[in-house]
Amino acid sequence: MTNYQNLLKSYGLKTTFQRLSILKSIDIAGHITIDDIHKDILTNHPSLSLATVYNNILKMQNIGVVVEVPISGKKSKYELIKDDHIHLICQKCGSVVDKDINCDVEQIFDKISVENNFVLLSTQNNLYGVCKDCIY
Amino acid sequence: MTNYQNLLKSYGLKTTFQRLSILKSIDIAGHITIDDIHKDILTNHPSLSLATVYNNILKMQNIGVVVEVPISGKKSKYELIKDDHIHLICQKCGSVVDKDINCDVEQIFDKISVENNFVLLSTQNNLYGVCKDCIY
DNA sequence: TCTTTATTAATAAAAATTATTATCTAAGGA
DNA sequence: TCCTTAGATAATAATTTTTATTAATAAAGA
Ligand SMILES: [Mn+2]
Ligand SMILES: [Mn+2]
Ligand SMILES: [Zn+2]
Ligand SMILES: [Zn+2]
Repeated sequence: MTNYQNLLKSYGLKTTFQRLSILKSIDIAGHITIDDIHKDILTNHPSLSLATVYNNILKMQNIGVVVEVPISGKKSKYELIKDDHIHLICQKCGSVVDKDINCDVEQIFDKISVENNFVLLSTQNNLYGVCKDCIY
Repeated sequence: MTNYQNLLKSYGLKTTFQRLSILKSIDIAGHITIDDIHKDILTNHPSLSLATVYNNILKMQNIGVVVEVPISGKKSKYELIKDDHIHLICQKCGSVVDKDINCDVEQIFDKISVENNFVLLSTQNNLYGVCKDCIY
């Protein structure tokens, strides 16, 4: 993972064990809910407040380090900032897998945006279905 | 809008004023939150319970008439079922506009799914940015 | 080390969602 | 048209999720 300590500092956010733990938890999981971040960190830091996770996720969203991944019918998951990509979301087990987005797709999205005088900033591309481990 | 009365019936859901009002409200708005559906219907049906909106949205989601549109940083909106398409979502005013999805894009999504043994059922393609009315 | 200021934990408050239940109504049959 | 009945609604309570408050704490720089 990138140097998040410097990134936090550049936005005036102090480096705390809590923040680094949250980033580490997200990085390891790939995509994870607020609750699961909290549970994860609780194991070796039992006093972590859930509110602290909420607060910091919000702050780190605002500075662009963390991105919300809203998922139909489920609680949002969070990931570290990365280039636009595709999500394969399993409706059985809830897994979320990243896939590179094709250049052609990006061009088409750009074209649609231009046609509609829409200033495109980011995309979220969720493919819902059943993952290979859940077909039996 | 299609004949939702028959659709409800075919799934064993009784046709009620409340359900038809919800469907109509969604149809007219295009994309709308639970709260706004409730407020909308309240004007000429002041006794409508918010819980009734929640319950029915859930039931109509389950039978596939209504689809949740989760939006990063905001409350989900709901729309009537339609073919997969693209959303232009304005981060200033919150507007959501439908755009047809290009066949090429669909093919690429299919290809990615096949490559990953993923059974693709539906997609949600959110393009976040600033709409033409919000650039000044 | 000291000082300052942001951050945290703990808690309370608020907002959102779901559950419960008595009453009511849509739908089908007599 | 008038029952009958299963399912739906309204009202409310309960639960869950998220945000606000604040005293104590810890990071960062002097
Ligand atoms: Mn991702
Ligand atoms: Mn739509
Ligand atoms: Zn799965
Ligand atoms: Zn706008």
